[in-house]
Amino acid sequence: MRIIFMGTPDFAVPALRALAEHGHEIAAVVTQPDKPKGRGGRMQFPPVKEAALELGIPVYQPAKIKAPEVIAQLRALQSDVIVVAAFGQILPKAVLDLPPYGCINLHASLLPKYRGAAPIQWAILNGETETGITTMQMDEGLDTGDMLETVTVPIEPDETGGSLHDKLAALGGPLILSTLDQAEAGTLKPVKQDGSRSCYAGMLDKKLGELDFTKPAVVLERLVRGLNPWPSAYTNFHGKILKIWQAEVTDAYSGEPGEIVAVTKDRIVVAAGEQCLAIKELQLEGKKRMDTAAFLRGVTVEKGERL
RNA sequence: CGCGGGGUGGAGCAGUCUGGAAGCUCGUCGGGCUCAUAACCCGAAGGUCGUAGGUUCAAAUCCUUCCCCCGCAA
Repeated sequence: MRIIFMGTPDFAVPALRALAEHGHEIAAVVTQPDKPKGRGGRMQFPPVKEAALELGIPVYQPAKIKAPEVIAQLRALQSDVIVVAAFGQILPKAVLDLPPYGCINLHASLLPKYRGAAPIQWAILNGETETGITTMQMDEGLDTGDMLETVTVPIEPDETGGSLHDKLAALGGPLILSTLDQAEAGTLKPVKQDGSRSCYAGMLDKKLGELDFTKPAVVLERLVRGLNPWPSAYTNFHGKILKIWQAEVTDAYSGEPGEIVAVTKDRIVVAAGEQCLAIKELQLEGKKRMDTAAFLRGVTVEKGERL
């Protein structure tokens, strides 16, 4: 099919590559404008743009997809379908109605749960045991369109936001190919979303990662996993930000929330609202990420200190 | 030129302000103790102190160049 692909971050790249490799004609890639990123604030291309350039596909980066001239450009491209994966802008009806096959979105959750911006991480934060990816026929709502196909993935006990993201992204390619094939063959069976079972997965922000030790250790541990590698769970230590990269729940000690109740060779154990959180891998502001054993070689941590 | 921290034996750090013999906690190797051990004791190896230049009798330490890593902000 002749496709316009809309997407921005890493998550969308495997889908784009899959489409390109399987003989679909990608008329254009639409992605978010370049933004200053990283130290020094240098401009950086969105991952999808990088991939598109590599594949020799024309790239459009409209600030507003709903601008009339942008819509005119899209119309002129005469695509059969628009494939959307984590694009980052809401498509207006004028765009949704443009191609014969409409707009098909690849979303990283088992809809109707976790509509919105950060479905992968929220599934972990909420302690789900499984999640997945869904293709859907887009409508004017936010991830409310009819579901087309689904792939389910278990969430492992040590799953991180990063590992789950990579798994789901990798599955995106095959799924979108399958959905397009079926769309062409007319064998899709759209399923309406049960709105009563829906929930939203809002954008992640840094504040979300601040560990509140009055909460149960189980919740904190999920936060550590779900927000790894970004934006990461953190607390404070000696006035500096201390990121927690890996931790586990333990019952072996007790104390006031936030109190360090034990320091072993390779663990710093902190009391939480329920149970304790044993820190296994961490990173002090300005320093590299390291396991707790290495950290303890250079820094003295006393039992009884607070985080 | 967005703000800031840092590059010291294999790991993590101290020492830098107030130049003057390379240190700490581990790890490694050898030996000892022990029923045994991630415990303890004794001993050893291992470092161009990121790079290049400058100041000095003398530079990890002061000045300048460049490279690299990281936190914040965006």
